[in-house]
Amino acid sequence: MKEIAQRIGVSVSTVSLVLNGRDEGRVKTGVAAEVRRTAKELGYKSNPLARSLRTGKTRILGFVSEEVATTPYAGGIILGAQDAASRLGYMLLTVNTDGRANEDDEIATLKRYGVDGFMYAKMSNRYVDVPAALGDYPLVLVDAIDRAGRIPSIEPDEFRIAYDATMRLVNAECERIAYIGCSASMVAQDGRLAGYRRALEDAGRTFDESLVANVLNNGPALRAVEELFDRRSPDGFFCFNDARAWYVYECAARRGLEIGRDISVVGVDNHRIFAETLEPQLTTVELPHYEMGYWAACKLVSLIEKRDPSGFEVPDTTAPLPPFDGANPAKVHCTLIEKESVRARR
Amino acid sequence: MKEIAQRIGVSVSTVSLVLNGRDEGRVKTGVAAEVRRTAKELGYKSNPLARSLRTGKTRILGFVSEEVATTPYAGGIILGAQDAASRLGYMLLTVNTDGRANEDDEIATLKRYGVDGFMYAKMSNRYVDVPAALGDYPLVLVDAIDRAGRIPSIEPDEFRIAYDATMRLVNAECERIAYIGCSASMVAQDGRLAGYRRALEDAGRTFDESLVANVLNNGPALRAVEELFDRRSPDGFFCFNDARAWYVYECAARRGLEIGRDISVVGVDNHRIFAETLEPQLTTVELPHYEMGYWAACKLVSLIEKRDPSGFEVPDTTAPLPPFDGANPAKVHCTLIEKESVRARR
DNA sequence: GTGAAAGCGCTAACAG
DNA sequence: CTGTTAGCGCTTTCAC
Repeated sequence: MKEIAQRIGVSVSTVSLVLNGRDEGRVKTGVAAEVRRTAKELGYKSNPLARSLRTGKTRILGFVSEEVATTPYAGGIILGAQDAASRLGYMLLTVNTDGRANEDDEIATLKRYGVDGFMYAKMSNRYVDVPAALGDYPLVLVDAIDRAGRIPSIEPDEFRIAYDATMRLVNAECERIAYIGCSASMVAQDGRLAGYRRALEDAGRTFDESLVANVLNNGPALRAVEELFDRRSPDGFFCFNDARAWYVYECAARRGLEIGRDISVVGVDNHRIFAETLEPQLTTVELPHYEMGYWAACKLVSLIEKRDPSGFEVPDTTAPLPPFDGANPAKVHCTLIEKESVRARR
Repeated sequence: MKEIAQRIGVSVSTVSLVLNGRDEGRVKTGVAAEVRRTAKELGYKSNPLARSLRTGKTRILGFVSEEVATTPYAGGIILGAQDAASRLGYMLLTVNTDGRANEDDEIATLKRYGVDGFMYAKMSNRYVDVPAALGDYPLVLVDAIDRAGRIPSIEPDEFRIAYDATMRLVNAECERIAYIGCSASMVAQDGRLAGYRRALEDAGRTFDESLVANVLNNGPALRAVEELFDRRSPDGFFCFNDARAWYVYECAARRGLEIGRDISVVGVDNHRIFAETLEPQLTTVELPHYEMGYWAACKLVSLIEKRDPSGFEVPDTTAPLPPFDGANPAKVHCTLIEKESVRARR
């Protein structure tokens, strides 16, 4: 800045004004133009550190999450958050906490680096008590809801995931539509069971408990699905995730049933790789990790800058970004990706 | 700092000296102790921004990678790098680049934030041309090797992965050990095929091309494995990854063969979830993503501080961290995790 | 041993 | 409209 100022014989303050777009009606347009020109000429890049030191704002967002790596989900969320941050001129500083132990430490570190606000993501266990350390900062929760319901948060629309998937099977004229759920207690499980049930009712059918198998994994899961096959011979399956869809594929193979013809399967695509591996490929509902991350970062910036986020640039994603209308939690409506595991739609 | 100084009637310079551990023989030990005490009392935390502005060092490491989220691998690497950075008093600033487009932009942004060095990770396509923009910074490559061979880098020991897995099958007295590889050209594929071959030779067997099936995914992959079953009836399988192991499980199910008794299977665990889903659980070699990230961050810090990294604290990981002895690329020797898919070791 | 002073690059209040 | 000045929190000579 000093150099620019010297070159064209103005003061650094003027340069600062111009380069920050605060020159409207304060700096002669001629001078302003010249400043901008020389800035570009010299390849001037502002030093965010120095600026932050002065302004107290760093344009850095803290992203706190546990087990960033151990779940396949996290990556997508971070990616989305990063993209949004980048477009809005922010950076993302990510820390991961192993359970409770170092959480407060990590948050303290982020604070020392001067982050302007926090995103707090807990993978899958969704009702959280927000750490007190975050209380006095702008904050958005991702795939988590605080018990008090006061903090902006975003989550997948679990109900509609199941509703759409089940309706897809109804439309494929499946007679006995099973739900392969999760026997661990989770928000996702509850929402999806409800969506499954409602879709059946809307289709004029009655919910039948004996078509539901809530399972975990490995042998016991496989046997439970086997048992469901034998007992009820379902011809349609909505699966809690792709891992559970695999049990259906396995049972079908053993019975000589052809998927996409004899039985139809829709799953939620948690792990990606399954959809690529299974034959025939699995019709899935994509979980909106990227979208949640993107939304959360936008929301957080709007909080920090006290600015209306509805004007923010929106990415081109499979699931539409939910509106920033204050509804809390915001729910992302996910997209169903057609593959060959379901009979052609009527 | 000002406050501390005032409280005990010294100058900020003295406080700075003490708090940075540069007081040896320069500040009276009594004063030093008092400074430290009041610092703790006041809960003083240094402001990294201000320090960086002065020193030109930020203690921030830039982590550049493409498609951070689209592969399941990235998370582990970042986690490892983050842990190491955290222990060494650094932060990680992560950016992801979509192919070539914004790579230079993202790197420029990191530079503006004053990162002290870079880690550059490319998932799976491993021979890279390092972006010129990184040329003048401390740099470490992760799971990638530069063509010139001059930049420190780390990768899994692909050869030994395959060697150990194959040897495990030899020890289980498998007669016809097949390799289900990857038909796309990759460093990993070459290394593993070589390791498989060598293990067989060391066991006094001859490599037999007709026991190798290089496949991609879905139907074609499944049919290729079917064909291998029918043609050669292998009783041992080393699989390029867990997705490919699934084709073996599928074929076995269709033939009524029991895994862990009639046939034995070892796979590389790329996607984690498979090992949890398959029954019986898959014996895997874990890819050392965490370890690679950890090693790379340590190496980078040692470069930045021109300091010997061998004293760095080492994490408790399944695979041992390779030495910092200058061998390039460093190779991580991975660990085989026993599950039920292989007959008990003799 | 310790303190005064300069300065990292930038912004903001105020004076002109 | 523009320049002067002060200062963000810290480190680092250099003089005492």
